Amino acid sequence: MIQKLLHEGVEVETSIDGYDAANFPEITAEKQGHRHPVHTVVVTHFELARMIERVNRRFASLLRTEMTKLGVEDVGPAQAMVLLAIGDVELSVGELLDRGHYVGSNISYYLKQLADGGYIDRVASQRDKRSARIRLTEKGEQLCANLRNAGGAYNRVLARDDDDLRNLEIAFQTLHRLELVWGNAARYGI
Amino acid sequence: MIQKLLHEGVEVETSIDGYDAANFPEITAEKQGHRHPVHTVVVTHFELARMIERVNRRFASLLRTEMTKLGVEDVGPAQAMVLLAIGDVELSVGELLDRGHYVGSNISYYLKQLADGGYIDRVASQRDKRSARIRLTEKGEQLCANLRNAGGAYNRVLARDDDDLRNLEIAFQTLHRLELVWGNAARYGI
DNA sequence: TAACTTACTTCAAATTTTGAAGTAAACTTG
DNA sequence: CAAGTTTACTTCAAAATTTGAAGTAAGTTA
Repeated sequence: MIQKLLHEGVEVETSIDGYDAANFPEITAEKQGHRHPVHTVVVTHFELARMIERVNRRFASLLRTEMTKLGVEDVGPAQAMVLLAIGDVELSVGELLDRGHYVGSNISYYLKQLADGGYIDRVASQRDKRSARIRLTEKGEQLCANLRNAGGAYNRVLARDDDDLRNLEIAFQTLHRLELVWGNAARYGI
Repeated sequence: MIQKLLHEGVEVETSIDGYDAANFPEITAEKQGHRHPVHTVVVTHFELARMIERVNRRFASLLRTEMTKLGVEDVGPAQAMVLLAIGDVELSVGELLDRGHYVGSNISYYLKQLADGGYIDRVASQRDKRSARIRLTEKGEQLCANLRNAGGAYNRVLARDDDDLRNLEIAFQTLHRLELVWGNAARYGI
């Protein structure tokens, strides 16, 4: 078996050239529950990035489908993500920016559409009249509730047992770490 | 402590309402190396989806920055991802579609730009003249190599020890699972 | 109170994605 | 083998998303 080490290759048994790793579905199935996988594979940040891109695409189209089913025509997946990001709290545009690492003008644009569609309310804060306070309207909450409801099925499939839960959590934390590393790098250089 | 159970909430100690989970950086730091985290948090697929969206955004802007540094002006982050997806093998457009769950017309569009920019070569397959064979040119390989090179620093930061590697791998596999679940759902309904 | 900063909005342009329609080659079937 | 079908991909226009520069109004500071 050819062992082609990557720059940062460590602990390689079944090696990959940086691209084929995406095609190892059997690992996913076989490894459930293992702590020390027999075939350790090096995952580079590019592979993760490509995976993240794919998964993101999938989720967006899932959202679109779900919304079509619900008969919602005036909200795209991106706006739906904004609604989900708002959730059931009242917050300012700035807080929302932090929640999703959005760009200001982008959120402004979406908020305008969502406000026009009646999904959110914006009220100027009394304290600071520059700051807009955002919250979901009844309609917006209903849409989120419907999405959440539809999402229940996925959660049941994804989180079948303790092991799944643990893995989901590790995935979440690891992504958070990627977020920090990539985010800081973007600001300060690595 | 208020315990607000989610639809699919299981094994909750420190509960969250589906939104605040994104703001637990201390967990990431504290848990490195723990197998059975003390504060188990339920991660729903929406939270993961939002995290994925954010991380994806971050990576795209990182790519953009990296490319600007390299002085590459005619390739956006999306096209760069396509180049990375092609890698060092020769493949057909169809295979490329599978690699990234792209939409055909989209890839066609990017391949045209990349071919115009001299980053890829397309040759019609002899076997099947409908099928285009794609591969990176010297220039394309150079760009990928540069990106990979720049990526080395991130890999070193992200994969410091065995625990990191394990977590990255679990994240990768879990994302792959999300990919399958969300993808199948999109095609066949859950 | 003048200058600066913050919080957000607007608008135009660029980029990315979608969807419908088209083309040519390969396959299938009567 | 001719006609119809499917596959593999391309093209084009329109829509959706994202960016970036410039603007506005309110708060802050010197």
